[in-house]
Amino acid sequence: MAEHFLGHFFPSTQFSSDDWQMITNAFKQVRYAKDDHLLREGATANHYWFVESGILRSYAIDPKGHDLSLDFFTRGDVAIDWSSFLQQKPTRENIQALTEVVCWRLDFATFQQFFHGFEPFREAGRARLVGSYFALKRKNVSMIADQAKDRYRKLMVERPDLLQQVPLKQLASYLGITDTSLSRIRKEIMEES
Amino acid sequence: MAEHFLGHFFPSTQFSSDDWQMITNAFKQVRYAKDDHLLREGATANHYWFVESGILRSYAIDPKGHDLSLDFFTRGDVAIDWSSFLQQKPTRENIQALTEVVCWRLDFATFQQFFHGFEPFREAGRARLVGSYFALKRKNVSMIADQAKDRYRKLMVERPDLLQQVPLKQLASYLGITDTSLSRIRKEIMEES
DNA sequence: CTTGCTTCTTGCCATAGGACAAGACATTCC
DNA sequence: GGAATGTCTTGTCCTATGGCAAGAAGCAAG
Repeated sequence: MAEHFLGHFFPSTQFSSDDWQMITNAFKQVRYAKDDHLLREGATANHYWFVESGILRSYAIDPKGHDLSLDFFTRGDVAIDWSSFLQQKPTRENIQALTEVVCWRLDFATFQQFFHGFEPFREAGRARLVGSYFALKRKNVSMIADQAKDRYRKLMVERPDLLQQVPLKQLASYLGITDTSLSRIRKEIMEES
Repeated sequence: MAEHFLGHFFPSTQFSSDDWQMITNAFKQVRYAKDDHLLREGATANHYWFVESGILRSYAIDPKGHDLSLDFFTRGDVAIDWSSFLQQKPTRENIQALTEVVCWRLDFATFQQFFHGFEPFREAGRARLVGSYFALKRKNVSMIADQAKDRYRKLMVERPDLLQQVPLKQLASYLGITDTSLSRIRKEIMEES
């Protein structure tokens, strides 16, 4: 039991053996091929996914038709649209596999049952949501206070795993710039060293 | 009971009369004068505040020393730093009264007790947090997809209450621009009509 | 009334980053 | 292999917004 992949996500020691069994059994391992969509705009998110391996991306299409990367998910992250999932309303986002991906999936009804039924599950879930909120807030401040080059530098430090595997165009929209500008920024950083 | 101001924040009908009594008694009415601080950078948020009247602002000082407005709170909002409050860690933000303010304050320990003890309280709290998260996400997308003038126009529609009472400089940093640019944008919008 | 202090506007110039188009590679598919 | 497609770079020019400084206009204090 203790070796279950979900042990990375929940403090299994805080559950009774039976409860832990019930929880791990409720998650279903699922695999996706590159470019598969886990969630599409307009649908109501009925699941979330703990990521075991691979890279996922959430994105939206803005009014001018541009593809905007909203977030990336890698091993240990939870791929989720919090608003759509928790409010059970249609999403404006898409979640897509950028590589082959292995996840553990939970549906909303079971999530609710665990959330209200198990205090440690609840605390863990709330902590995840607050963590996402905090990360988003930091990104917001960075968008206002930092120049594009600095934002890219931070990404190099904080998410080096993304740099090699995600197309520049998708990274660029995440940073709030065009792929052209990102290309130039990369060149400048190269020349500095 | 049903007339208590907190009826705006919680579905009182979902609590027993006794529970509702206990909850409303736990909130304490507090008043602040213009420019008072409710929370200062470095402290750990031990309360949150439901706003009955007045305007509050949260802000941070960026590495270059600039004052960045993060959010504004008016009647019906909850003034809170979610990360600091829920994770009980030091905040990077400040919360300040921009006018005279009347709020209802709750401390963390009592919040935790209610959160784990009352399912409707829990759902309401989670919904608030998700709402904040969603608003922040929309702001993020707007920062990337919209020009400054469009962001200001949206603010005019969505938060008209702020326009007259908040100094332009504080609105400008919220929009991610300088007060100079905001002044020009306002002029352009004036001339369009 | 006068002296400040803050807020808002305006002018001039500088610059980060965008738009568009073309080329250089790399990858996949037949 | 060759064609098609997608990714990344680069050049030229353009525009939104910033930086700085000087007025103007409101408000507060002596």
